[in-house]
Amino acid sequence: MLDLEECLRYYFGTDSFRPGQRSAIEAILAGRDVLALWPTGAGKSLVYQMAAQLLPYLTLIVTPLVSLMFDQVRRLQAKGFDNAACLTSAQSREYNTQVLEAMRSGYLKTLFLTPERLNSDEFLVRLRDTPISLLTIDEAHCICQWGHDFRPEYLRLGKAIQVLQPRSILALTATATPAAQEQIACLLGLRHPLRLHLSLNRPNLEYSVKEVSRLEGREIALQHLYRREGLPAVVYINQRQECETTARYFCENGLRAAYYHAGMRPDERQAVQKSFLDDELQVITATTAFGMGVDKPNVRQVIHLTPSNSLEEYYQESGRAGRDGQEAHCLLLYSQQSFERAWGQLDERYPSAELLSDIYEALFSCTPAELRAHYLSLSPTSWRQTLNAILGFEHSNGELQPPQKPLENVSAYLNYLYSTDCQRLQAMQNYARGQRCRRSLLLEYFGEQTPGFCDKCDVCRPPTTLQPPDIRTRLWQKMYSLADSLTFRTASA
DNA sequence: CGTTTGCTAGATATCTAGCAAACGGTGCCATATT
Repeated sequence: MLDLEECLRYYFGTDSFRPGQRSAIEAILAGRDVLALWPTGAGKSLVYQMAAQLLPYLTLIVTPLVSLMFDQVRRLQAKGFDNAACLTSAQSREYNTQVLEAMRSGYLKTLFLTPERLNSDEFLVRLRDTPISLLTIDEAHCICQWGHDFRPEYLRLGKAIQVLQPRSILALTATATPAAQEQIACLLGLRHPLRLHLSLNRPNLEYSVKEVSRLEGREIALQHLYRREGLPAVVYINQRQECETTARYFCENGLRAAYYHAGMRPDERQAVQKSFLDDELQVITATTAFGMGVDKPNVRQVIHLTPSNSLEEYYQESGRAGRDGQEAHCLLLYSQQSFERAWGQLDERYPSAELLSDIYEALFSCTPAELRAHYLSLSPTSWRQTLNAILGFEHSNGELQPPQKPLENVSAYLNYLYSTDCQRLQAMQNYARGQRCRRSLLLEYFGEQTPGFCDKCDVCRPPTTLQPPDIRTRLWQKMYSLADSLTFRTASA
């Protein structure tokens, strides 16, 4: 019988497991599937890292981002594991071939890859004769969050699993409602998985919400940034342009701020992220592009200047505060119009019944590529979602491929997606406008039981009224900015 | 959804008023082009 504590010491130099880790590893070693719902920082990665070393064959880890893979491989190698690698398009073909060779020879124990690569025929053929001990899906909520429109390969993971026949499957996430957990289990084909749920509560986070008029939002955000222990901070906004102007506004008011979104060049993005991580920047204004895999421990505040589209996203984004366990604040600023706009945008994502039936009919005589030009009113994402719904997730853009399913089924599927989107946005709105304890509402959304109060949110403990942006505040900001420019000069001199 | 931006037409060569249109964000990978 394996002494797991002994192995833990041997491989990782730690003496004891954190809650859930031992059960997860034991289950995997016994060949069971595991669905783990663990909060940030609970030690998810140790589970597959250690299992990989103990299992006889290969461990595959499906990861949404290339940067996450590089990160993980680097960490493993730093710990002395040289039998870990990843496959990405960022590496040369030659290098990837070498990785595949190392995998076939049995030397490689841990291989990171994306869902796109896992599903590629080339890869599946190459792996046909390679036994797989464990398939891990990291950030498994991506299946529900991205699978239907943005990255459909997430919905096809189940097919790849049927081909690869891993001995066990481990799905890891920190954000899945009970319904999403079912969807994950079903799509991956988990067989009576061991469900390991840890509380998603983050006791050191304080939650609050304020309704503001559209224009005063950034001013209130600025006041909160100048609060004691308010920096460094992340400010989330749902538009690239707004990120840029807001970052400028913060700079003009004496803060070291920069913006971050997916429209920037990769090197710019990296530079901004790095200087934020290195505490050169105090504030980063960002779209949802920022955050996944960013492990900055000392973020003291996450402010949303626009609501997220779901509580899942809100929990993830706000949860980037206080990873060091120290006190941190999650603030949602919303205006009346911001939700109205969000509802409008939600509607725009889905074609009308009429438009859907037009597209459906046209696909009997046109290829999707030919058709696209006629339906430019649909955004690229909506177009992809619609096509996926009509033609299935494996259609090719180039060939004529008439719909197989009846229109009613397609429309029912899209209606289902639409209604779940509505429920998600409604939950976000209930969080913002509700008068219930914020923490309880969040945790109950993810299926947890709560006492209904927490003594650490604006509902349970109303804040002392904040000063209006008066002359004193402005003077205070000026002093800060002066002090900062002085320290800067001293530092560079 | 309501706000913002861009266009056009009108009185005068730059500005305004009025109206219509637009209005999102997340990333893989492969292939073609510098």
